[in-house]
Amino acid sequence: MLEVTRIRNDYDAVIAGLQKRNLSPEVLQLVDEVIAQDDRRKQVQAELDQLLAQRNSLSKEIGQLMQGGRRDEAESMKQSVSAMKGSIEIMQDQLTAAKDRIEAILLTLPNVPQTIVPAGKHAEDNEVFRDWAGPLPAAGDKPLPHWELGKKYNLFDFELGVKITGSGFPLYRGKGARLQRALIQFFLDQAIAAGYEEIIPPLLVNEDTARATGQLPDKEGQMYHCTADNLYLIPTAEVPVTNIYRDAILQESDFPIKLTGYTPCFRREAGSYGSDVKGLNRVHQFDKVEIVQFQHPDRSDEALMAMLDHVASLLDQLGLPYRILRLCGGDLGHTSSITYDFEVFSAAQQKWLEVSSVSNFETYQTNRMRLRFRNGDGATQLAHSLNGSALALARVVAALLEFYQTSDGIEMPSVLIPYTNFERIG
RNA sequence: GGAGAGUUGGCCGAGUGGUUUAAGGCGCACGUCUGGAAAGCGUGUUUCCCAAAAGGAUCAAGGGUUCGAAUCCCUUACUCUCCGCCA
Repeated sequence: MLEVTRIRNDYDAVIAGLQKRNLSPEVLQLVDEVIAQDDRRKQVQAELDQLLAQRNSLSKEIGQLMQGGRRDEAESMKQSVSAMKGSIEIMQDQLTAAKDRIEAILLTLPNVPQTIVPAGKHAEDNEVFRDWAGPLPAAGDKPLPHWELGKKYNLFDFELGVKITGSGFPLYRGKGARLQRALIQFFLDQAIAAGYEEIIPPLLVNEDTARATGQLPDKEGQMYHCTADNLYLIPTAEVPVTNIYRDAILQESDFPIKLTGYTPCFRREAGSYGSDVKGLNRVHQFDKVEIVQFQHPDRSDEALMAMLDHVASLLDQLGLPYRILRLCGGDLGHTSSITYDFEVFSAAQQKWLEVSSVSNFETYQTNRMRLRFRNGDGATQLAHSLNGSALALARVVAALLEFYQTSDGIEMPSVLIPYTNFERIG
């Protein structure tokens, strides 16, 4: 969440940034309410502290009187302290009310987009940051969509997924399963080579964890919830991996912290329909290798670019056509200050599929998580957090199968062969 | 799942209602000493709120009792031991 001090000190920039998100005037007015509520909070806090100080010193005197055996004086003093109770309680309630209101507003307010984020309402307003320079496969050139290839070569089975669980839970088999595992291993090895530490996190998280990275309360309906134990199935490894550093104070020398993790991801995707959910385009369970960084605020921009290069190199090595978009304010996620999406070209469907989203959250997540570091002055300061998919499997598999199909099989890109242990499917 | 014991600062650890303003130790930082270092000695060292001295909050979390709670009561979470179940 945003820091109140930033809203105060950088008011104009915060408003200007939030305006790029295409927010309603009502939401923008909440920024002013935060300041008003915070003024109120400070005032009430000061008055309450004074009362508490008074009570503390009187109570101490009572203790001394009691020990000195002057019980009558102690008794009358007790009564006067008791009389303060009512006002202390009222002030405490007011303080809690102000704090709760500030918290509620801050949860509503999204991150402030960076200055280079374009304004815009929808996905169409996203800026093409790096386009695919080469030619794209023409329509009909690669005729079969991945779901038909999957059926033809017995790589995955949606009907069995439905039988076992329900729609959106694909079952992979044979070379389909092996390709999946090969890609995971390849992506992890690449991340490790780039200096990331591998993590295998829990796949179920508690409420505190889901709140810290921002899934709660805003995206409650997107997660599978195990109510008996009040745990949530993770929608991305970002959630458990980022929370490793919840409520911590780092040294500057600890930076950069670079973590990677493979996990299955579970998303309810309520409200999705149509061609978007065909085949592997959008499923409830998919595999993903995530990269996460914690950085010094001065170096998070360059860290983001390095993450971009890392993801790009994965797609380059796989030989798939892709482009990079810089998301516009309206399409930017709630917690992000800037996001680049990677879209890989689906040759048979003739459309772009999102396979990675790389973001700098600056202090938005770390403020909620209380992840700080000790700066040169010895003071604590919020760290920056970043993450990205490297990569999301299901759609990469879809694009890969379609792109490398021939009339009688599917060729594996050479970089994958040491991992798959087969050169072609079919 | 059942029974019992626990949770105190970066770490260890004392603390059963009032000089606890959380003892003592380790670690760390600075100073002193030294040719330099170690040892010794001295000072400092949770985090958060407030512009800040002062002040306030903070002993797993939340609630309660009390003039006053690390300390007593209730609820929850977690850890350990034993029993049960189990890959």
